[in-house]
Amino acid sequence: MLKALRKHKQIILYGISLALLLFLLRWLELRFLILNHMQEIYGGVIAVIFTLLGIWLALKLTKPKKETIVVEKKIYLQQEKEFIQDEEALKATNLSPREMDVLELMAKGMSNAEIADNLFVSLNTVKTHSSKLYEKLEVKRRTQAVEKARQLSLIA
Amino acid sequence: MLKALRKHKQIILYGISLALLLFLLRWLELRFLILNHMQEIYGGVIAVIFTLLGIWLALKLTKPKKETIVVEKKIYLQQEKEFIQDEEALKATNLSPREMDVLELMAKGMSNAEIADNLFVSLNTVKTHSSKLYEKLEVKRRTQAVEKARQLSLIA
DNA sequence: AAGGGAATCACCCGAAAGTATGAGTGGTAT
DNA sequence: ATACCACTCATACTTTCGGGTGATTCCCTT
Repeated sequence: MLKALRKHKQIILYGISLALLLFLLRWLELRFLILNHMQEIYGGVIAVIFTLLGIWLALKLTKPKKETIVVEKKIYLQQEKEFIQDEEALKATNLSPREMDVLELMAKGMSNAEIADNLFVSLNTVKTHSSKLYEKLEVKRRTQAVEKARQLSLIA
Repeated sequence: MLKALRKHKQIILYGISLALLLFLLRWLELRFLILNHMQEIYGGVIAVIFTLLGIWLALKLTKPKKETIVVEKKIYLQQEKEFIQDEEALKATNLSPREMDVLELMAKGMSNAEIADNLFVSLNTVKTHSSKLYEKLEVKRRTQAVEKARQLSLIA
């Protein structure tokens, strides 16, 4: 009972206020009945009052309108980075495919002879390639070449 | 002019509808003047109608509440994650401090002579250390040593 | 058709790297 | 004390690397 009463408090209050207002107006009517244009004033006053009441009720009882604004929040997290070869850096170094082959095997710690075997070319060829790639990478030794290639993300 | 008119369209329409309603009610009043309780009915009708009008207005005119929803957007970035030396691996390899020194400089691409200068020891000493560390890492060449050390997280 | 770059290979030479062996010193653990 | 290990250095020798030069073939562009 009480619960329902509380639940419909708004409606009950509304009813009461309505009754009171009517009573008030009735009283006012009695006092100013002499006036000719009472009807219009009466109607206008009621209209204004109840319009305001309606607005107030609407604002009170309706759920606020929601407008969702999606804001993207960046979360920086480090990825288990699978190696991504830096294509741009590769172009910049101007290394030929064959030179890259040699460089990769070099990075695995292979000797020139081993690289030669692996690529099915002569030892001299490997030497030529390695010399060229040292120039292009602007280094003097294979260890430096590997180090630099790693920095440039040319190799893993 | 037109702009202002359009801007206040709601208000103008409201005014017109109010006037029309009053007119209608006035007409009704004339027709049912005979009835005793006309005033109450009249007031009630106006109250209800204008309450509804108020509610409608309120709903129409209220601006929606803005609600920001933060959406997390993942951004993967390959970060130079700070190197953590694997202490255990180091112990396992049984590398002496001096050998580690040599290994580190080796990884930077330095020649034995440069390493010797850097550590203030003779070239022969560097050779000795490097030979020893090759044994301990079970490799044959410096490039392999660097590669293996990197795998074991001994060096960055 | 000519030029240029990439890939292949060869030869030579010197430098660097790596192997083998030995040896002296200083600190530490048994 | 003495045995062990890390560190140091040396000499001698072998292997690998890297530079320099030149040549040939193939392919692509002009």
